Amino acid sequence: MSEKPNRKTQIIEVASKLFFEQGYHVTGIKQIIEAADIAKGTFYSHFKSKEELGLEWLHQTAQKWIERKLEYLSQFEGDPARKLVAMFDFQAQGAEACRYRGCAMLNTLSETPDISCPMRQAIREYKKGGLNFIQSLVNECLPEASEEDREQRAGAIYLLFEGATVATQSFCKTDPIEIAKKQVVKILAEKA
Amino acid sequence: MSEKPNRKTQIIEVASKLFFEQGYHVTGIKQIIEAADIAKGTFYSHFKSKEELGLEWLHQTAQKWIERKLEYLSQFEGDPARKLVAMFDFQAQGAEACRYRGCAMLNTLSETPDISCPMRQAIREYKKGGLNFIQSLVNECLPEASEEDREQRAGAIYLLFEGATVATQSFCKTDPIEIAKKQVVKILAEKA
Amino acid sequence: MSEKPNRKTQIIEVASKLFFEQGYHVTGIKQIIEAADIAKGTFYSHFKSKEELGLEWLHQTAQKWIERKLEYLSQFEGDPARKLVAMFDFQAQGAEACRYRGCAMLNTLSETPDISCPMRQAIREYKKGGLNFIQSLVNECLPEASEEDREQRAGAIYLLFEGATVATQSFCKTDPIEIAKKQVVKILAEKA
Amino acid sequence: MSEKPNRKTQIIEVASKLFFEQGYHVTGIKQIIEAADIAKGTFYSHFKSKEELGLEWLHQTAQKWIERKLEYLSQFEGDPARKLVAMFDFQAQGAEACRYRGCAMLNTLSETPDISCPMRQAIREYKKGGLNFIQSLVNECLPEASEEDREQRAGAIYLLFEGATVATQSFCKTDPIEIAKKQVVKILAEKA
DNA sequence: AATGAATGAGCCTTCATTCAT
DNA sequence: CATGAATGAAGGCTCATTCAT
Repeated sequence: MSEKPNRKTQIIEVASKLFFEQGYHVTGIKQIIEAADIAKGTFYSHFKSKEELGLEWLHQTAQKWIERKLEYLSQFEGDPARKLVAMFDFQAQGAEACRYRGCAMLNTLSETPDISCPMRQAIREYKKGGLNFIQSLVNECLPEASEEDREQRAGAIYLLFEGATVATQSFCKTDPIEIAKKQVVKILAEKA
Repeated sequence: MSEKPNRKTQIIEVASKLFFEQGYHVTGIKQIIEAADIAKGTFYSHFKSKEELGLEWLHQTAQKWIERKLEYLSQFEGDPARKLVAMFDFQAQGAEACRYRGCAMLNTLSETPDISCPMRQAIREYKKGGLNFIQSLVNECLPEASEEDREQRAGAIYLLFEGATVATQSFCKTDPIEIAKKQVVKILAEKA
Repeated sequence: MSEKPNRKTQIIEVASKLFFEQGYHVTGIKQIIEAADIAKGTFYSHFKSKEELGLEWLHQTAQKWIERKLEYLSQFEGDPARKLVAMFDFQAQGAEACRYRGCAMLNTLSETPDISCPMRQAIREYKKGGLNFIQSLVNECLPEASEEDREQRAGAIYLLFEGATVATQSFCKTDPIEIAKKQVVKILAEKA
Repeated sequence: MSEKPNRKTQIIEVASKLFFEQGYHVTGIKQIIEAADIAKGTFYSHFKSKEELGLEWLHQTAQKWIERKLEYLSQFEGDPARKLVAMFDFQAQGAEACRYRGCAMLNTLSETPDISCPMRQAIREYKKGGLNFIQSLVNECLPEASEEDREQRAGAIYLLFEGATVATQSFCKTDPIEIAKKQVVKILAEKA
């Protein structure tokens, strides 16, 4: 029942912005506490390490994006094919909104070479969820297709999505998303 | 045309390994000079800043990968469609070899939020070259297709490639590359 | 006469272990409260400062060791010379039990340069008591000897005891205690 | 041939003073660099860690005290018994000069519970040397005595020395040294 | 070219203590 | 009594860069 948007939440919000905009490693605790206007000790009474904050950030970011995506797609309830295409519109909006900073998850993936660290696991989990989501929509679209076929299509759509994310970030324009979107339409229209 | 594998080259080689394996920001000058067994001043007599080294690294990495790719694909000379598919085999090899550390360019893209900094430009340039390369192969494959169609196909293949890169890195397995490869075959087989 | 082994007692017990094993300065309040499983505020409701706890620790440690020593020596009731020798057996037992961590008092002496701080006074008091104890045993042993002579013997035995403590700690073996013990026998056997 | 009392030497000198007067753990790098009037980075270009400095300090302190002791005792060349007694005069001088701060080695012993850390090893080495020195003097004094007897006497003298060190520190007066000195005379006069 | 000492802001984290609840 | 958030100085250490040699 706690209503108060407590200090911890505030720290995470401040850090989220900085981590995303600047990168995880390049953002120091000092900058975070100054932006949050708290003392250093206060930070460490809420998080036992920078990594714990990073993890929290990834978890909350994941949840936030999933919610936003679902909300955006809710306007196409009952039309899974339309949803699959709409995902790319949603992506384009986000890309421009953040001025081509890309995906927090993929960016952090790049910053964490240790494949078994907690942050990597969180990223993997999130991405697996994204793939599963696409898979379920594809399954809805093509209930008659073979599982193998559906996995190929879902996989390809997922890759187009990821590709569009990084290409948009690379080129600072949303053209790749348009390409991806068109391709998704084709993929869904393919004959078995 | 300089023959002597001079100090500068050696520094770049050492730094390349560290930048790629660990990340750009996380790798310090101290670590580089220790690995290269040179003094700090020596480093700065060759590079005026860490960023200059980073830039050089990106340039050389770009060149190296382009050469390797071309060499790998040379076995399929005269068969552009085969080449397009083979690019993914080449990718799979690299992914495993570097233990899923991904693409140096995309990783560095994540670490450089400033979209107009020199390193970002180098990355953009490299990626543009990659897309162009695919485009020219697609053009060879489908000389009769419309330009618009060829751009869509090349673009999609490019996005599948990028998507496969980051998905492979995310999941630490090459399955996504297989998916991408199969999709490329389909794309090239599509009717106009 | 308080019966309940209250919170305060528990804190002191936990702190005693840590202070002794690790050292006074190196042991933080955080570690103590975590080991005691209490909140920070709880700690400060029982002790107004770390130093107060340190003082309490020294007092209780003093009392504990005095009690243990007396209990150990009680088996030789009526034989003061035997007691003086037995003190070194008692010392050897303790040295091995704490894996050559030495004497809490002397260790803390080293950590408190300010010769007039309360903790130093507590240590001084304890050590004075130790010397007095030896003196009284020596007096019992040699009632006929001059006071000067008895003081010299007691003092020497005391120094041998302290020396054996730190030498045992230095070398991580109890050999010095054996040397000291033999010397004590000689000292008690000396002719006036 | 380097004459310049370089920065490193200066840092060690400053740190030696602080480590001895205040204790090793309680003395921070910040205090050292401020006292030495250098930048933090400068410190770390000379020492790779605080522990390395601590080790250097112990080594140099050991050497310094050995030299001073030998020099002091050189006035009694040819009279080993006199030397053994003079050691305690030397000790008394030192004790007063440092205002009963005790022995840097024993103090640091108290601060380093880890019996296998480098600093502990340095302390052990130094103390072993001290004992050996006494042993050789005793051997000179009593060439006819059995080895066992000489070891007992040397050991006892060593323990009296250590005991006098810590007792003087405990009580802030040199009386214990007088006691020890008298006892040494007795020990050397004992019949086999 | 090459050296490595020097800089000082910054890194992440812990310190002992206070205080409102 | 008990809680744990808040403080900010300090902990040991690294950063990229400069510069005199």
